[in-house]
Amino acid sequence: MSELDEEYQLSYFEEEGFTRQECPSCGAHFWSRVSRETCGEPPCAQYTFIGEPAFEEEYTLEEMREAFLSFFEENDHERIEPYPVAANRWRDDVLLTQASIYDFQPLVTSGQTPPPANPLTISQPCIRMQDIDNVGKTGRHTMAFEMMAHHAFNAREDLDDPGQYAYEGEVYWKDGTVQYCDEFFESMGADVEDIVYIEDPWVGGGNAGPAIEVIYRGAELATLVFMSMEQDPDGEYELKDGNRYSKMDTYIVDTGYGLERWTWMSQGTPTVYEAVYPDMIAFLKENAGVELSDEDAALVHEAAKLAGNLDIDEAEDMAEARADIAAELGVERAYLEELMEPLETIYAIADHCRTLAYMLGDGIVPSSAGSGYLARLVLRRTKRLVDDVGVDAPLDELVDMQAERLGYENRDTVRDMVRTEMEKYRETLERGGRRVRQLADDYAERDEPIPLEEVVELYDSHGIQPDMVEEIAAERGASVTIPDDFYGQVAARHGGGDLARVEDERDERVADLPETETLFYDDPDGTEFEAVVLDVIEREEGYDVVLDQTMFYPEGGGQPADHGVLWNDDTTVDVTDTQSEDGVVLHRVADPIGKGEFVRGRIDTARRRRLMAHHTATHVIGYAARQVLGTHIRQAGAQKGVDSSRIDVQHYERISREDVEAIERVANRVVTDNTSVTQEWPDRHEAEERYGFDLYQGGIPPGTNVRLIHVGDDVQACAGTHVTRTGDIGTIKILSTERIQDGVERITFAAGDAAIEATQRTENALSAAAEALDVSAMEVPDTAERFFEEWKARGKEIEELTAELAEARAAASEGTEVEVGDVTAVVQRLDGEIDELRATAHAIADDGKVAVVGSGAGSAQFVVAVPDGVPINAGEVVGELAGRVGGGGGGPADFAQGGGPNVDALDETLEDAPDILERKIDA
RNA sequence: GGGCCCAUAGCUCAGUGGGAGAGUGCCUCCUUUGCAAGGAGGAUGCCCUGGGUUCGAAUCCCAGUGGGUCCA
Repeated sequence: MSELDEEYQLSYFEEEGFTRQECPSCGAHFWSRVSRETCGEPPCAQYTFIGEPAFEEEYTLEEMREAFLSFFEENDHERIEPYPVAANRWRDDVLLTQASIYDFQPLVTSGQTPPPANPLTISQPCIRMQDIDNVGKTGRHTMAFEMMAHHAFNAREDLDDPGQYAYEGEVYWKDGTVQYCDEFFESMGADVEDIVYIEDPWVGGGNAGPAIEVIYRGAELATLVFMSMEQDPDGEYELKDGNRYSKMDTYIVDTGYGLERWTWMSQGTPTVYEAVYPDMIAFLKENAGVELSDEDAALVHEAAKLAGNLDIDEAEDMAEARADIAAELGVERAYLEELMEPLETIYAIADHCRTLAYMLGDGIVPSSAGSGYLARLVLRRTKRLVDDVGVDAPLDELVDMQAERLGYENRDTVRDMVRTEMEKYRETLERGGRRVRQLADDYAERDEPIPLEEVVELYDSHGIQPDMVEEIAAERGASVTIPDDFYGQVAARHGGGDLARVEDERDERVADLPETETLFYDDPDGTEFEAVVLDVIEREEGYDVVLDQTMFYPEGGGQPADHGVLWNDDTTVDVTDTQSEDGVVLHRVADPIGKGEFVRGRIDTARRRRLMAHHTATHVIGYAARQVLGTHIRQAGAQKGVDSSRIDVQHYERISREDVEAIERVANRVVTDNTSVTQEWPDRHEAEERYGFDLYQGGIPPGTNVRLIHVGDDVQACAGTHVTRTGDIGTIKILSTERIQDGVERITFAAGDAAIEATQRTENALSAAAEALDVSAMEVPDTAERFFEEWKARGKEIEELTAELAEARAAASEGTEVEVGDVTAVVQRLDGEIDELRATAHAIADDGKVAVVGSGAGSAQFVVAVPDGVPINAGEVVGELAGRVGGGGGGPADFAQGGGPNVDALDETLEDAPDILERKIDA
């Protein structure tokens, strides 16, 4: 008996006549109104609704969603609008929304923030990438789905301080939850005797609790989770993950009803896909020319009932499971596969397009990092599927079909992003193809197999799928073996991820101090204030002064700390940094100031004013970029400064010069409009409802209320300090844009005085360039271009002249001719550039003579050239010559160069050259 | 957020410290001609930028810029 068994002894079960039974097949415990052979869930049982809809009526996706939400509305739940699928818009620990409860983590579930309503109901779009391999094959898995849910947030009533959590008391718990579930089934006209509640305790993300899987006609239609425990080494419960857990003060009803499954159940189509997006399936089938005879269609229909067993996680061997199905139907496995595969691909395409519509529609920009990478992954996978099955419609149109159905308004941007991505992918494939062909040819020629190392490199660094390598290798007659654990080997190459966790030491002295009252919000222009010194903490360098209240803004939200001074009758100290620790503001100074005394403080207003201008300007630039580039523009990071600031935004292509100018125009229009910049502290859910999650451009603040900054039409949650009117910014100038990673552009800009200074710097540089060229500033580009062209032409000319001169010199025989063995050698000093020496040596060698040319220009340098057929190694000669001037040298046997720093020894060395040549003649 | 790869002729790319190359395209001529093609010759280059090591850097090291790719 697991420790949680008693948790399932519900009075509702008892009243309704449920009995607890054990599945002889899988051993699970379940509750049912009637006595059953098995738990009813595949693989213990089959689907029994295919071709036999199991509710009273058939529902479309939209109708089913509405039926669910209105049922719970009628039962005192408030309907909540769904959140984006990009979960990183309101929390930073996950990328995608995978369940409705994600909407309320971590602040609501921990009790810090109240839920938007209690109890509530929602239908939340979700994306689960981990199911990607199952999509299409099992008939029931989708990557994108809507999780319909009802949630209730409860807090224990026997707490000493019930007010410590943002909600109090119990709304409903396990009995209420199961009863609602039962009643919703009834409202659908389901046969309640067929409902099975399987005990399946849930553990995840540091929380745990009893949970129930709800099975009907072979399909899991809902999960009821009772989140009530947290991980605790001293906890009284030991759960299936081996960790110990204890009860929490809060306990939360977390349910999930798969909208797609419910719709499917109501229609009884062979697969969930046909129930959810029949139009798109029909379109894809026709486009790809997939048509089935009645006989084959019937076969597929039968296979669908059995396909519940196909789950790549569970069915150990995909092929084996397939074979089982084929055997049961009395056909060849190959025949069934040939029949199923195009259909499975089409199902996957429809699902993937819906996934992409959600992701891109919710503003995820494809990139090489973060959720953008996931979008790219899905996009490329979908493209491969589309090509495999022979659908010839452009992918952006397919995604748009889903985006239209889902009601997105930014469809043009979505299509744009898909097209841009497809173009990039096409280039990657082309580049990759060339690379693999070349590699395959190399190895084919050497008659060696392509080593795995190369294949891993191709995948890891160039994005080339191993099957593409196999294909091309076969074409080119090269052999290659891809091991089954290929991706494991790639992972191994990346090494183990050792997370070096930084222990943040809690400062005991700060922990005991009260939060500092901040004056800068109410009085953003304030500069001086009085305060009491609560504590002075000695640090390794200097001291941290803690006051009861302060005008100093501590570093945070990308805004640097205020500087300034603190003083009293005895002493004045400079504040060089300001930080906040748990709401306690620390003023860093070099010398201590009396604890318990009054002090006066004054911030460095010039610095603060510049920071405020830059902070407000950051909001304005973000707003302007959104106007110019599209609604998907979202801040990916920002840093304010005194002389310039930067904002990183998500965008799918480089920002052009024209875009920069347009953004500057829009931004400066906001400045000249001189509208007031206002703040408010509304309830966070109210704020989210009114303005959406685009509020959280700069991160997600905690708390029941959030501080909003309005700049013209722009609204953001922000804790920084701002100017009071946009005109106070003065002016905004974009200094540069750069791509910090694929899909993220950094805009660096300056505001106010800093903008003027930055412009002056640029103009100074330009005017210096103009002066050097002796032309006006406007003529600099043309002149520079002309000079550059002329400079190149002259280089070429000089090269030619050098060669000519060298030939002439060689002909004039300016050097000393000596006989070495039976050849003539020319030893010559010529103080010129290395190019000239080389040309001369070549000219002499072309005459059939050995050349030893030395230069004393700068350092001592030698070039030795030996004509064909003369048994002297030029490299060795140069080595010896260069050694005598304190350096080294070398090169091929017929032509070598070298040198050293000792110019004084040059002449002497050249005099010895004939002897050296003599010695170097090979016997 | 982290890792890896790449930057040389218009294009695609060789080039492991010492004379900057190939294929293709381009120009001229020849042959042939219905077209395609064939032959000979020629021009192509801040070898991404800056710094360092070295007598000497396209090549090695560092930084930057631009691009690609994989993973969480």
